[in-house]
Parts: sequence; C-alpha cells; structure tokens
Amino acid sequence: MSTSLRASDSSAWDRVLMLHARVERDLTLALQSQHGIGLSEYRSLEHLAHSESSELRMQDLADKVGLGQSSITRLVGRLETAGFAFKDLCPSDKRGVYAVITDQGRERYQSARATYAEVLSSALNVFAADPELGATVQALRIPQS
Amino acid sequence: MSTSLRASDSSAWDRVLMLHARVERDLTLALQSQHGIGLSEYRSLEHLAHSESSELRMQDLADKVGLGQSSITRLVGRLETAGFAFKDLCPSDKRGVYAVITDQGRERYQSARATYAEVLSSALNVFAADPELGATVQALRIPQS
DNA sequence: AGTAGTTGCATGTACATGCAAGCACTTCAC
DNA sequence: GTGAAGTGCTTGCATGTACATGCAACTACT
Repeated sequence: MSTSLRASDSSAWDRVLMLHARVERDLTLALQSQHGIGLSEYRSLEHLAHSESSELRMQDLADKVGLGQSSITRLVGRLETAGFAFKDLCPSDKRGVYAVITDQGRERYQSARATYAEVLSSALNVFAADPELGATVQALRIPQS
Repeated sequence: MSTSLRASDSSAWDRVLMLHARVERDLTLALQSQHGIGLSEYRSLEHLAHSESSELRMQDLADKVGLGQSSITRLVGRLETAGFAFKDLCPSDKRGVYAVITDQGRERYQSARATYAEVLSSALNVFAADPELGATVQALRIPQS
C-alpha cells in the first residue's frame, strides 16, 4: 500500500462531506420529529440494545458512538431522564459505571429503527441518482470483509 | 434505479460514519494547533479564495460550507475579527451582504491548505490499510464524472 | 403610490459537545 | 502497609451550531 499524496483525495473527500451532511440531517430530522430522540441517542440505544446483558461501560459506549467521555455522561443522563436507560455501578471496579437499557428504551429503539433504515435507504437512493454522488454511493455499498 | 431497502446500507453507512469522524477529528486538531482556525473557518476561506472577486453572498457561502444561515453570520464575524474577511454591502440588493476574503485570509488559507492536504491524505492512507475500512476508502477514491 | 408577501441577514436562546480540572477508586512499587 | 501514579467517570466552562424571531429591503400586484 502506497502512502503517496493523491490529488483526488480532496475532491473525493468533498463528496463524502456532502453525502454525510445531507444524510445525517435527514436522519436527525426524522428521528427527532417521529420519535423524539437525536442521532446520538439513537446510536447509543442501538449499541446498548445489541450488547450482551443490555449494558455497556460508559467508555465503551463512548468509543462505539464516537463521542468523548463527558458527552456520554450527559447523553446517558438524558436517556436516564427519558426512562430509556439507567446507570449501574460495576461491582468488580467501583469506579466503573454501566449504562443499561430499559425495556422502554428497547421499545423506542425498535420503532425508531424502522424509521432510521427507511430514511437512510431512501437518502442513499436519492443520492445514488445524483450524477455528482452516484458512483460514490454505489461504491460504498460494496460489501466488506 | 430501484428504491428498495438494502440490508447492507446500514453497515455501509456505519463505515462512512467511522471514517468521517476520524478524518474530521484529525483535520480539526491539525488546523487548530498549527494554524489556529477550525474546520468551518478553513472551508469558508477555501470557498472565498476560489470564488470570483474573492467574495460570496452569505447564503451562498452557507450552502457551500453546509451550515445554516445564522452560523455563517457568526462564522464570518469570527473571520472578520481575525482579519481574514470583511463584510460588504451588495449595491444591487441592499438586503444582501458579501463576505470578502482579505489578503491576510488568503495567506492563512494557503498555509493551512498544505496541512489540510497532508493530514487528509495521511488519514485516508491509514484507513485504507485498515481491514475494516480499506475497501470503503478505495471506493471513495474512484474518480467521478 | 399602496399593500401583501417574500427574502437576506442579524440576534436571542437553547443545547450538544470538547477540554481541562476534580473526585473516587485501583494498582503498583517499595 | 503506604504513598504515588493510573484509571473511570463527572463537572465547570467555553465554543459552535440550530431554531425561532425580528427587521429591513425587495417584488408583485392593485
């Protein structure tokens, strides 16, 4: 694998930026208006719902969602206020905290999941038809290892 | 073009999210530490520097950078404070305002541009070597129309 | 001209996020 | 054991962004 500079990197990245901004915006609007949660909340619920024992350590959740530690503290706080999760002390390490999804959180995730998939697919299909972004979208859909 | 749901959309998008988050983070840190500007400032200077007459209407700049109107008002305000741009009234439409890049802004952009290109290419090369993201990065580099 | 509606931008407010400092607990070296 | 360094999370603060609103200027129609 070469490590050379590529002149095309910048324009390729510009296309990613445009695609990212538009899709995230669509997802945010749909989740907020139809389910009353933001994108970070949705992704947190997703990871929690799919984790073993329905719980994750705060730092692990932060890594998965792509946020910093302090953001996760506050995000889980919001989930807690909404009744979608709660915090549990880690018995083996009393510094540690588990974020645990509740049944209510799992329900909200399940209904939001359909919206998420629909909006995402619809957005990708729209941009796949855009002459500027079409090839990028097609390329992204190539299955990975 | 079909509008069918694709099961692979979600995981494909997850890879885009991971790539986006990491690259933007690297770019932000590099631009902030080496040139004292944020990513939105950099991209605004880029569009202004490449525009005819070195100026853009506020709303046009907002569209190009992918921010809302009020964000651009404040962003150009920051550029103005830093001496990188100023506002000019539009003679033909007195509601309109041009954001105009200064020589100082152009200089800052030129030096930041090298950093941006280096960090971007380096980041893409790193992730191209990642078994999880490699094919996605290669796909993005496919030249478009 | 007069009026109604639209457009371009600025401002008030709310909120999510990052960074740095702090706190509680754990681990390590001695 | 004891003190020092490390770890996991929280909190205070600053920043950037969006949304709602307001104001001024423009446009279309009468």
